[in-house]
Amino acid sequence: MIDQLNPEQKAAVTLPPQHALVLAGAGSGKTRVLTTRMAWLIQTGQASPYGLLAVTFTNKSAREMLARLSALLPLDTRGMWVGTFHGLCNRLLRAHHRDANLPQTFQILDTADQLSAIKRLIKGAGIDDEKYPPRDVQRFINGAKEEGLRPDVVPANDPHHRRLVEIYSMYQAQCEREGVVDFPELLLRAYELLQRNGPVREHYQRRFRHILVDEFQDTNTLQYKWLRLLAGGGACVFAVGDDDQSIYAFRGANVGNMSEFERDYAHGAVIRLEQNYRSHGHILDAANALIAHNSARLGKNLWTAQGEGEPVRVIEQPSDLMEAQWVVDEIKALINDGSLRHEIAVLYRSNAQSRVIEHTLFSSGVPYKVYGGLRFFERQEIKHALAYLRLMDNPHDDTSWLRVVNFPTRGIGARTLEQLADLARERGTSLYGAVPYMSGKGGSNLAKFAELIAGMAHEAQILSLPELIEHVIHHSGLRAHYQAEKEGAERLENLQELINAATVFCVEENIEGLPAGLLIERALSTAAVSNVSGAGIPASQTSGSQAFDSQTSDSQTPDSQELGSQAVLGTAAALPEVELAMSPLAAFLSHASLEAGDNQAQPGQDAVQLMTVHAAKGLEFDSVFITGLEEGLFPHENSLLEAAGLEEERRLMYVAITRARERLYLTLSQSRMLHGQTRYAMRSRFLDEIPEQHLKWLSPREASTLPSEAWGQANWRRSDAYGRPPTGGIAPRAPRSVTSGVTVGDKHFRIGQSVSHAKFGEGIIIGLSGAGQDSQAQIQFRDVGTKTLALGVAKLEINP
DNA sequence: GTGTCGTCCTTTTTT
DNA sequence: AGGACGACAC
Repeated sequence: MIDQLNPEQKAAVTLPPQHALVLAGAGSGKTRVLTTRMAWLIQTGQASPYGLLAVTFTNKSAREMLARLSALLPLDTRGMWVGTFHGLCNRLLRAHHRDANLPQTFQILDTADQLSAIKRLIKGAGIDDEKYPPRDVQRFINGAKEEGLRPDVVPANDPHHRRLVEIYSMYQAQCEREGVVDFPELLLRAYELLQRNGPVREHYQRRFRHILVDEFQDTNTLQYKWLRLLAGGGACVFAVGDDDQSIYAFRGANVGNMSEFERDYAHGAVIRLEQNYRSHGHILDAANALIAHNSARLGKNLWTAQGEGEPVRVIEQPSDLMEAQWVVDEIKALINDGSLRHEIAVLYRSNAQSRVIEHTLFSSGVPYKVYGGLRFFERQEIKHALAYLRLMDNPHDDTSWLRVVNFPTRGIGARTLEQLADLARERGTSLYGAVPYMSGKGGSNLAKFAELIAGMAHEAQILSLPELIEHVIHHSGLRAHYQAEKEGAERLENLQELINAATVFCVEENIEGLPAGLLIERALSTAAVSNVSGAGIPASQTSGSQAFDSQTSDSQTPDSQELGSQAVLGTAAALPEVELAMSPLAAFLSHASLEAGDNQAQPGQDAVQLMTVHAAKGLEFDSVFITGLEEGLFPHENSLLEAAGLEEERRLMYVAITRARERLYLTLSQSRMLHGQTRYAMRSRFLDEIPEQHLKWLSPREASTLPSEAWGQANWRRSDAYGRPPTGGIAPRAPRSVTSGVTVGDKHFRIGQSVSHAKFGEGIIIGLSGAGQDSQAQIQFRDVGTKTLALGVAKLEINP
């Protein structure tokens, strides 16, 4: 198992029980080390499979971890706590829903559901949505939750923030009332459960002796606190990550957690995995040189035993169209030479860039696949069907209610729903709860809808999950609706696919044929706890006051799939713990929320792979094209506002480069259609941060890069136009000519042009967009920073 | 209740 | 440019 590991990998895998931070560079065998560590702990008897907790960010990597683990050891991985942060927290909350003060059937709002819940709240409370845009409110609430902050402790020092906190508080009350939980709430609730409930906390602290974390650099503050709490009983934390690949700060990830770890888990080991098994020398050296420009690093230098390989190709084209055409021509040549299509990836910084590449690939007849679109469970028709299913489980879920109460249309208009909402507010009930108080035609239509839901809920006690979904699609009228619609064929197919997904789900969960609404309890042995610590906690304590409804207790077929764990551990006196007490329907709904469907690239498809750089993280390809290497695009202009932004962009570029095994192409364009305007930009500073010896320019350099060789490479690399050294930040560098520009009146403006402004003084044009009177220029002034000026308005002098 | 027109926005994204 | 969403009219 460990024979094929290099010394550092082996050291990490066989570390004695203690905390460890593994700094695993790109392509250094990170996942392999993590899974082998788990297998080694189990095989050497240091841990039982049920005494391990392994946590990741995506379902895909959780699945991969389990798959690799079962390949290493003959092991029944079911019942093991390996999953995403959200998945594991969901599991925890289901098992202890009473202690967590949640209804048994609590449902999970995905990002879109949450947004619509917030919109509804804002409308209902008469809050000005201009002043408090739902998106901002959502960001505020989630940001607070991800810091572990409830409304009563969120700092708010101005009226605007105090109002936001109020809205947060109202939103929270609404979620409680409706029995729904958003994504960050899953984590926060689970954290609070462990924090406040001593028996539950101690139970899990004793149980999990080893906690393994993947992609540790992506953890947010709350996840870090959650891990610390869980490890508080003396568990060993094995955290694997790469600070250089931290690219999710914008959604709350805190790279600082890595240095925090070194402080909080003192005496832990720090192991660096620096041998890269993926990329050829030039590619790796380019990545190393680039990332060396970042200041806040834990430090790491990747090396490879493979040869230098090919230099990195760089090409500049006059337009984005020609850039795309060049990429496609090169792809065709690669395929001609025997490359596999799915071993070729085209990466870009932002999704908007994919269009022109897609178009060009399409015209050339090259099969391709774009990643990052709408996912299966996010499709309109699927969300509609799921809303019906949710209502069966919990008719008080107003979000789902409003989604389908009039879809397909059944004569329930806005007016009626307003009345219903008023009644519900007066009586403090859900919309469903207010239906009996409605009168008139609207009222009877609503009553019919309520009956429809109740009837479906009744069927749930009889039909299996796939049968139930079939029933719902038919009796809700969804099928008829989409059959009548011109473009409905694909939606009908997706609905059919939903039934298939449910069938597969039931097989995987071993609940085929059971009524969808039947509550199933599964006991999971707590033997792992007793085994290690010698002391378990009585189930009556751990599962708190969970006296399950009488209908659920006796009438069940006890699920015995976990019995195997007892055999493995040889402990007969296992204390039963309620692992899950939910129906196939509820389980499927959780599954749908937590796993919205595959969006990530899968190998094996014979198509060129198109995706953003973010989406490419964790993947690798023989040949990689990184496109749009222009200032303002990559690094993205929005990132330049904060100092940390540029470093994150650089890490992003680092991730992009290290995706390539054998061939790497960097492409850029002098002009680009963006937001309906032609924009001109300078080449990305990242190109200048890669040493010349690793690059091979395919376009004539004089066309783009240097006004003349007289500047001298060393010269412009070391100083900007004003002779200041490039100290990072956004200092301009030497101007260089481009073939095109913008003409306004009698003046022609080009990138790199030196200009003077009466008020701002002397500056250099670093970006141009638009044409004629409407065009704008980004100008880096010597004294007052970067400004964007309308060329038709600003009086600019062109300096000689 | 449905269709059409205007307005707005546009970095990256998992759960 | 292009898509998404909301307001307004039939």
